[in-house]
Amino acid sequence: MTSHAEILLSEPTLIAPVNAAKELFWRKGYDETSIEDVVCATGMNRYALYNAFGGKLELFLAVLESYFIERKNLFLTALSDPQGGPIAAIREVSEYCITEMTDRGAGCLMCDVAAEVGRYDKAVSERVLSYLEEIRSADEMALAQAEKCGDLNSAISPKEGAALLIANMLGVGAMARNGAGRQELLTVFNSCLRLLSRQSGAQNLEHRRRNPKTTTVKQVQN
Amino acid sequence: MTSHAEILLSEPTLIAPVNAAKELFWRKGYDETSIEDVVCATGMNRYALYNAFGGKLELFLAVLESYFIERKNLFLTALSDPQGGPIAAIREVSEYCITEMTDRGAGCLMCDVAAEVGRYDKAVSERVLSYLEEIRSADEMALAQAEKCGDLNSAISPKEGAALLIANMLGVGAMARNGAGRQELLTVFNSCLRLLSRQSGAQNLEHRRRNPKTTTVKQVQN
DNA sequence: TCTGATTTAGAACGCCTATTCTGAATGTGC
DNA sequence: GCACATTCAGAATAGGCGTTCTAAATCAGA
Repeated sequence: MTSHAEILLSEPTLIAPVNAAKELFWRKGYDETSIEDVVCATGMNRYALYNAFGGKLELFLAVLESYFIERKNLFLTALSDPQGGPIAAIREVSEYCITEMTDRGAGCLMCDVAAEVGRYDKAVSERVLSYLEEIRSADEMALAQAEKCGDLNSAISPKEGAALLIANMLGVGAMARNGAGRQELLTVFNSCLRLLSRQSGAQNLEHRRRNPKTTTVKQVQN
Repeated sequence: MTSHAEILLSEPTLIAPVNAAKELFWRKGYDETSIEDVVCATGMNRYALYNAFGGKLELFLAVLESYFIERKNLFLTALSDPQGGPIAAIREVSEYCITEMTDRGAGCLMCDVAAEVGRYDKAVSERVLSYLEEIRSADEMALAQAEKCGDLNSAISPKEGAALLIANMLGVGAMARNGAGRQELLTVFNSCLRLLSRQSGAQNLEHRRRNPKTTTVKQVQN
């Protein structure tokens, strides 16, 4: 069951245009990105663009699928064979995502921009939920590994923890879209990960010692 | 320093129109809500509408300010004098917000719809961040109370915990916008609150006993 | 180089929406 | 009841956008 979007993505010459369009949609949103913008950014002829994709919506669907595949690969490769342990792998992947967000002053393309399109097209929001479920499931497997190693907070199951991580990431995205800084987002994410990790007095003390009065460490941004 | 929007809100005859417009913007977003929609929903004359507010953007700013005031009151009254303790107050307020979201299939008006407008108008996104900071600060005070009672997980400070709650709520909103169900959202929120609460073996055992294999409780929605 | 197909750039079209305009309807003070 | 201001409904305007059309330019093959 390969979708129209997936067929488009198998065409090598379309990879660059899709990536350029992705960048636009991600930064500006769906409505605010005009075909004119896409024509300029891709360098592709308007006529050729319509020939290749069909229209703006179909182009966005291709972009979405491409983003999804990319993101899925990122998560699966990092989480399936984590050298530094599953928690470290989650941190690594998530911090990468946060960087992507703050670089663009945007949230998650899949969730935020797609939610815009989901108003027209129910299939899009269903696709988004299935994507979230896949990522959540990958997180869950990582947390299950962590549980085996005794690295997971026993107050929570891998399944719940994974859902919490997803929500946290989406929340961080919403903050990014409204202009929150990288350091603030990292602090939020790290709090979440800390609570998910096995609680120990030593660990807590360690954290409190490093962050007296828990003021945020000021750091030069970008 | 009273803004134009605040002056508008002090006019009693404009309260109903603002609320009707709020409902529209919340459910449909800014771009997708036309002035025609507003005219129909408010029953207000188009000419009168422009006379009263100035234009679509100004109308939205008034809606935003109204939402902000409402939400702030909700949080401040619930959290400033919590009968069942601060954690319970946070739960109550948050579950109310989740209901608002799922009723509309939307997230947070302030963050999600305003982020759309924030692309045109930098002042809007700054307003959003200041709103988030006010709510976060209210949460922080509640968590500080909880800390005094020994109800806060010692691994986290009230400040960090408050930021985490905000991000969690925004994430839950993003899920709601994409069609996630009420029960799923409540589960995510409750996981977050559980981790924020003081950890005790008894408490964890209690949770695990109630939720064997931590399957989500199926419940009729809406 | 010539011919026929393909690709290009950009004009043209049709639709939608925010905003303004206009003449009719309604209200107000006397 | 009358003069006048206000309010109304809906038409008109202006601009933007996705999409399609067209005539010129380019390319491919012999």
